[in-house]
Amino acid sequence: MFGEHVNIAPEKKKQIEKIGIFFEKSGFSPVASRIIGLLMVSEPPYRTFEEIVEAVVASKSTVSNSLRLLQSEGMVDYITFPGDRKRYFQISISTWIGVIKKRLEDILGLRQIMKETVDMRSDKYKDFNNELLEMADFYTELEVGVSEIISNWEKK
Amino acid sequence: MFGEHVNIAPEKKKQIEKIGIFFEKSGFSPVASRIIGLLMVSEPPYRTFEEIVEAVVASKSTVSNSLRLLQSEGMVDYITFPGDRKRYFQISISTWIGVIKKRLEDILGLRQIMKETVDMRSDKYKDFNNELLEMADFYTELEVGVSEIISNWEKK
DNA sequence: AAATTAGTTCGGTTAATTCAGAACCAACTA
DNA sequence: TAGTTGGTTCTGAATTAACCGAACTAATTT
Repeated sequence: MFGEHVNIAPEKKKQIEKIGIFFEKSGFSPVASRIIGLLMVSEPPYRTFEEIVEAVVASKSTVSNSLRLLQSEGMVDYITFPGDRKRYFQISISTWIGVIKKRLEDILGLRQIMKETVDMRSDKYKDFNNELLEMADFYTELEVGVSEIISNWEKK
Repeated sequence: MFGEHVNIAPEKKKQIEKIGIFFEKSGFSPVASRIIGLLMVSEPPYRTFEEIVEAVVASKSTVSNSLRLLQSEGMVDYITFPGDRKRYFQISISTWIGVIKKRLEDILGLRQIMKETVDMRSDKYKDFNNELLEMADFYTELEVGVSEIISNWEKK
């Protein structure tokens, strides 16, 4: 087959960069972040390896490694079509909620750490201990609230 | 005055590293993260610049820059004592909730980006658009729930 | 006024991350 | 079976981030 060309509208290119910056801030590499962006704005919402290489302007190796990472994190997966060897990569909405969950859990992990820390401290500086405990309580409330929201959502 | 020595119990040192790793994962540098750890386990819960330098085993410049960063983020502040030129740095529990708030808001910022993205898309791939919208809705619910929890907490 | 203390600021070094190129492999095609 | 396609893996180069040392400043002490 001959090489089709991906043509992305300028405002979509901008959006890819915007989405990219968001995900860079949350720890993904620039190229991985742009891939997420591309797959979000893309019509159709799935793209071949080649198309991704072209659209994000990176080398095959970088795209390959980035896709591997994104798949392992559950952000991206791929579909195939009969009689077509290519993989069509797409963002994986179904597992996305798990990604959010993990990120929230990471934040909330501080609760446990704080409790441990207070246990280690003497009662010499009670005010500070109480402040730490209060913060831990706040985290507990957050955790309860958030997991309620998530489980409600999952019932749908 | 002559140099007192900070002596930190081994299990507290371990806890400093543990807290450190947590904050590294959320984007702070290793030294900045360890400073947070130190100030959490420390008795008293405030430390001088010198003590911090010694305890985290880093150079004055690194500690100075890290403290500046931590103060600008609202994680750390300092108190002073009359007749004492030193600053006593401590973690700033009162502004901590603002820090959490900001981090959650950062996560939830994706909601807006997703809505924009859907607006950009044609109605050619409705399933995908709907999935994006559903995710945005989930983010909305999270946002509502979380801000409720925070405002309840702030009433205390 | 000289010395000390409590930090800050400025360059340079080192380490880690990100990426590209080339060689490679496995599946399919002529 | 030789060539092409759709990727992967490895090595090294370039970029970026983290850190240190030294020189500096401003306040205090001698």
